[in-house]
Amino acid sequence: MHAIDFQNALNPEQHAAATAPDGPLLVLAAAGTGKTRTLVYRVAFLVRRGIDAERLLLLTFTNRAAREMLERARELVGPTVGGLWAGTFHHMANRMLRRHAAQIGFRPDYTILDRDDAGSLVKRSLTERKLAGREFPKPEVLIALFSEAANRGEKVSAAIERRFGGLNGERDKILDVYRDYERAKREAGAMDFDDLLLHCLRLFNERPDVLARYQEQFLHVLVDEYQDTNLIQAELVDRVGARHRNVLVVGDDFQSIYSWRGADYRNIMTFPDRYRDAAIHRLETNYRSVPEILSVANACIAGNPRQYRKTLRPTRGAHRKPVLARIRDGGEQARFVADYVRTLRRDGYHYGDIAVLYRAHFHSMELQMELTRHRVPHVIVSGVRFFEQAHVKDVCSVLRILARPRDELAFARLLGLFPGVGDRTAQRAWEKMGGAFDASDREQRERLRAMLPAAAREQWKAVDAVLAAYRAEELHEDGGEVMHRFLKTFYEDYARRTFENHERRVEDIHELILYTARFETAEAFLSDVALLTNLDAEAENGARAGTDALRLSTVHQAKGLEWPAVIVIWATDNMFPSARALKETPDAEAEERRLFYVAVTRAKNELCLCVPEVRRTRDGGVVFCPPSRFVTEIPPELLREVRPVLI
DNA sequence: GTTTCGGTTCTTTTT
DNA sequence: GAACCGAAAC
Repeated sequence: MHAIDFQNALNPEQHAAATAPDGPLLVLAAAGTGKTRTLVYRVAFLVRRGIDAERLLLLTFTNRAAREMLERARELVGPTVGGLWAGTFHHMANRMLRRHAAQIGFRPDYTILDRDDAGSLVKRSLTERKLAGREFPKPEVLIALFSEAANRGEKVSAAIERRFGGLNGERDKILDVYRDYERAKREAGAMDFDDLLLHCLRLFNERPDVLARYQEQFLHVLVDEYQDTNLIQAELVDRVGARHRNVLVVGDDFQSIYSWRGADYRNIMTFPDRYRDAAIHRLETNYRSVPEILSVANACIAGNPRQYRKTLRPTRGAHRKPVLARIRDGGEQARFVADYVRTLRRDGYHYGDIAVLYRAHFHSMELQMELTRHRVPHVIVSGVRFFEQAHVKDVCSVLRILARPRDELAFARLLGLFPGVGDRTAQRAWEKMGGAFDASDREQRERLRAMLPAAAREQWKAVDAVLAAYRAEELHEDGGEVMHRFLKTFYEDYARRTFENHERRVEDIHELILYTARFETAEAFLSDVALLTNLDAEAENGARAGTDALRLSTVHQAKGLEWPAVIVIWATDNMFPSARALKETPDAEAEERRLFYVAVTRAKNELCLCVPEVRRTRDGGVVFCPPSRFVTEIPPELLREVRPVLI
């Protein structure tokens, strides 16, 4: 076991935080100051002090962050860190709940509903109550509303009040739908994302013995991106850490950009009040960006109220000022970006060194077309997540119904693939099956087949064989094989008939099958599948790592990443800040500004802000766009203004 | 009564 | 590209 040289590997700020004595710790880590490094070294420090890795709980905001930290910790300390509990809050909750489900009235194989699933349950209620369409809020809006209430720990009725205010007639109807939704979940033995956290907290409250066990186990709790935790998550941390009180939270209130999903940056602001003896460490030495970029970053965040004072201190040498490009419209912006990328490449940058960031996915449409025209290699970090695509969910539904006979959503999805079968038929079949479908029961499969329209009955044969094999050949340890057979006997043809781009979709499914290999059983895969967001991140490490491509991404998805050159497009009011977001809450402007700050601080050497003057609408009209308030707030002398002349 | 199909419209952010 | 709506087809 080699020694780790903490002194030399860390600067004094980082060193102090990583090797701090026990007790609560608040680490305020500004952008690019080595936050992850500090956290990883903290883990190494604790393990080296002889603490068993299993007694550390490391909570991160994304799967990506968890993976990255584990990898880096393993490099540093060796395989002993393998036993570390590391993951998102939802993962932790899921892991505990699978173990203790029975103690709070769930079966251990409960289903996790993703957004789509939750939406279809709500939609069902709306249809039954004849509330669909009309003036009534759409399923997604209602789901968001319920979720908001859950994450803020408020009553749904209060959330309705806050969001819809006066609509008193609708209030009761929305509450009815909410109750339907809750009942549907209970009957299906399912949880949505928020339930994972809520039930975990409930488990802690109702079963002090269970809580005590985890409190004892986790000698240290470390939380990354603490500014993005919501009320429930903060409470989970407080509860689990209550015994040993070695709670270390790392965060940057400047980078709190998830309040729309219940994140409450007051958690980080009030941490010293809740932990009176907390030691506060500040990381302000920035290793990422040139001083000119940091000046812009410091200037643009200065306008925000109520924040910890932090100033990014540069370590790098002077370079050149960021560019402010004044452009006529979106088309010209696209041509300018293509042009600017060419310039950067002449300066020695590769495509992979450059990212184009924007507020919302649709802001990049024109640019995508332009880049494709000019054959500029680019990768879009898409809004559509891998596991939410129709074909992926279709294939997963077979596995779901096999492993979980009571999974009605999976049942309905699978049946819906057959000709002449829609919602209605599926629902009736489910009722006839008596609320559970045991695919290993030959007779039940026969009864189901008999119920289908003639055309469907013919195609069902192929699937019937797959269903039968699951039990007969003990495929529960090989979910990939089940999906593979389903693909070969049925879904490949189905995809060819249904999707224009069926080749790509079938490729996706092959990738999915490969992915299942890392799970011991089909059940283990299913237990995690709803919590996985995209395989893209995985694929990137492998397949795409070799290709040199420009990266297009939303600012949210760029969080925690960095590039030598960053181009921000549509830096205009209405677009960034998003007019829509500003309408929602009075605090939205501050959050949009933080988002802008996140965008700016992704850049290492080159930063370019694009400000088009007009936006062309679909009907050929022209809308004038004032420059983003976040751009006009920056002292002009910090920027190099250009008005590109493009042919 | 259901399903399917074709046309239309809109697109913030995500565990 | 997907979600919605209305109309045609089964």
